[in-house]
Amino acid sequence: MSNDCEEFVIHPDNVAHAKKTLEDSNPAELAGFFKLLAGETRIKILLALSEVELCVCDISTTLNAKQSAISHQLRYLRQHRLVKTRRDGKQIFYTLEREHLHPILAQTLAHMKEEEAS
Amino acid sequence: MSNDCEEFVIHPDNVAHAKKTLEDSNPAELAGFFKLLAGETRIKILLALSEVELCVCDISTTLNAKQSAISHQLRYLRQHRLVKTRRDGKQIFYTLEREHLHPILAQTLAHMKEEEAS
DNA sequence: GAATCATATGAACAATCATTCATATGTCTT
DNA sequence: AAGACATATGAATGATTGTTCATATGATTC
Repeated sequence: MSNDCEEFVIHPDNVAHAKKTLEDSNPAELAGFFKLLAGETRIKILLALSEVELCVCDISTTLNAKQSAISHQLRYLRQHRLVKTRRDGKQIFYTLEREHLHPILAQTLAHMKEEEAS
Repeated sequence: MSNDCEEFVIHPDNVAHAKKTLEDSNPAELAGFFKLLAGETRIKILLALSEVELCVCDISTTLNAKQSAISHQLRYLRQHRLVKTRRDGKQIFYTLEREHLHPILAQTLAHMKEEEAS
């Protein structure tokens, strides 16, 4: 009946090692970062912005999506410092925030570009 | 009343360029991959496995989580070829599937290790 | 300053995802 | 072959996330 392996350490050395690895890293932060990239709309926005500056309207045209859906996702990306804005009259232009660009994202975009070239 | 920028192309060149970038990449696949890494439990499992082999029981001890929660997530990771299994008697050992390991994940794990070292 | 355009935002709803509980499967031991 | 153990799985529930609609804000033009 007791289906309880949770109270016994089965392979103490490996468990200890794994626990240490976990403690030394920050899974919540990592997962949070990947969550940003895990939405198709958000990834599309980032890809669209990877080489040009676009206003909200351009983005929703490009992705063929509702303006408000885009706007909500842009807010999310903005809050996490993946994109930044510049106002020009009525329009607001978005660009990648390259200084803050996480190496993983930079690599992803670079990687795409390579494939494109081949 | 017409709040419709969707019918007009505001900055045709940039939109055209962005559309091409999107077409040349695979946002759905990319997002799918990041989704795998976007769950805290899954990231923890991958980190835990980054240096040692563990059985299911060890993993749930390490993460202090229910066996069945772990098992469900392991199935997901298995289906996407991020981990592989080896049976030894009653126990099933999991390891990272290093051959298939996506460069992004490899880099992430390597990056963690570096930070740990410093 | 009223109308119009571009973007942002709040609330509601829908869809997706993770975890739980109960139980099934497969292996070992006696 | 019966009992115990390790893992897997299905169905239900709960939590999180994305999109929509309606409307607000801020800037421009007449």
